[in-house]
Amino acid sequence: MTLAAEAIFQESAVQKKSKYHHGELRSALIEAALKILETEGMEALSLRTLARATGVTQAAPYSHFRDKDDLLAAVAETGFQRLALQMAEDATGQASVQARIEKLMSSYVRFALANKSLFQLMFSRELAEMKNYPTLAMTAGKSYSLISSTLAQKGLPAEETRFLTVSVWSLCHGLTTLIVDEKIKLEQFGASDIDSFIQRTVNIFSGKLL
Amino acid sequence: MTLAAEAIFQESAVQKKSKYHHGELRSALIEAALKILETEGMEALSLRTLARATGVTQAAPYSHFRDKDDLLAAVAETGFQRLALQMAEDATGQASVQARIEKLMSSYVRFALANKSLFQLMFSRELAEMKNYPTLAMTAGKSYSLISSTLAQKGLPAEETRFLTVSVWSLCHGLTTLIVDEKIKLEQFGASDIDSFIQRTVNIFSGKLL
DNA sequence: TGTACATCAGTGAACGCGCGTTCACTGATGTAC
DNA sequence: TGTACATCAGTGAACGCGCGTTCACTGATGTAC
Repeated sequence: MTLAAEAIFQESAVQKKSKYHHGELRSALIEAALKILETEGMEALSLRTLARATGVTQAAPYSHFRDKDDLLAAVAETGFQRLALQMAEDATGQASVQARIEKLMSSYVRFALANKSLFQLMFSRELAEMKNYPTLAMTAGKSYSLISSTLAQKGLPAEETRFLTVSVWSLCHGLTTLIVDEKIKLEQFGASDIDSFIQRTVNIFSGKLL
Repeated sequence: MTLAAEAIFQESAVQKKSKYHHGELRSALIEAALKILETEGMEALSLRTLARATGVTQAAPYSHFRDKDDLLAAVAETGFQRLALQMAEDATGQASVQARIEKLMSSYVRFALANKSLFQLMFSRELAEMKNYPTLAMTAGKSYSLISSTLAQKGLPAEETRFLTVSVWSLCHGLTTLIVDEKIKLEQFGASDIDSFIQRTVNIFSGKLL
């Protein structure tokens, strides 16, 4: 063994030694999951893949997550947090309710298009079956609340506000999923720009209620 | 072996013999897939399961479908056919454009709720990736065309009609997927009845354009 | 009408694969003394 | 300050599983003569 080789060996040995405890494995796994969702898709999300991606044994994740669902729930929750954050940011500083709703909607759609697989996971049926993740449900409700509370400022009857919220949310959620699942292409409909399309749809509501 | 047992043996032997060629395996597989989608879910759809369900060897489906995607595409296409058929039926006999749109929309939502997993398959991203199934794309376009051509009767500019079609479709598609994926429950929003909810949403559009 | 033959739907065994999860273990780390 | 020890994150090997797909085959069927 040459000196150089030995040096490398020792270095890697030290590295390996110092890495026995990863230290940030939990967040690293979530981060890796988000990255895989970006580059691959939901189907590519396996515990083994994530373990590989974080340079750890396939059994290691079980020190931080009960099972695969537990990990998935954590990833989805991160997604919901980011979504709500982006929506809130994008809507600040808008004077009118209508303008805020417009921003909230376009923010929602743009988040989904920029994070297709994550969005897919967040709204998948499998995730819905995770009844035992209360913080997930709470976080997931944040973006809904943003729309709801904004609309509530119009002072309409609560029931009417709820109806409008569902309508608004349905509209942009439907638009989003149709695009994500490649059922429509926005360019085909004279609206290469999401914002202008959203604005137009909001105007439909506007004539009636906003 | 008793006479009775022998008779049974012979009968089953004859049955087996006469069943060597299934005769209707292709359609039987699709039918089995639809049934599994009803009772289980998309995840439970495997070629092996379908083979078992039709009482046939796991390799038999390959006589009728190139691969799993081929089978899935056929199942989805059947779904789109049924959807378009039901929508067309439900909308006949309605006097006004608005009434027809209402019926088309509620028909769409009700179909999805009655066939959750099938609907999920039809609009899944995996299916979208099947570029090589032209008849699938064509059939999938039928329900869109129903909405589009109905709206076209208002004589609006083509561009406006396209915009409205996407809006209407997005609204009921979003509503549908949010319910199917258990993100909202209609009862929570004072609309246990789909039709009345749809009617209300259409009225929003109506004030503007219908 | 009866027979030879081509066709091809369905058989049964096998392949390789990646997966989730478990288990007894090892060794790095922080704490109590 | 130095040492013994408990903790528990990560190891490495193994489990059983169902899957999609392939392959050489078999035997039922319809057709040509």
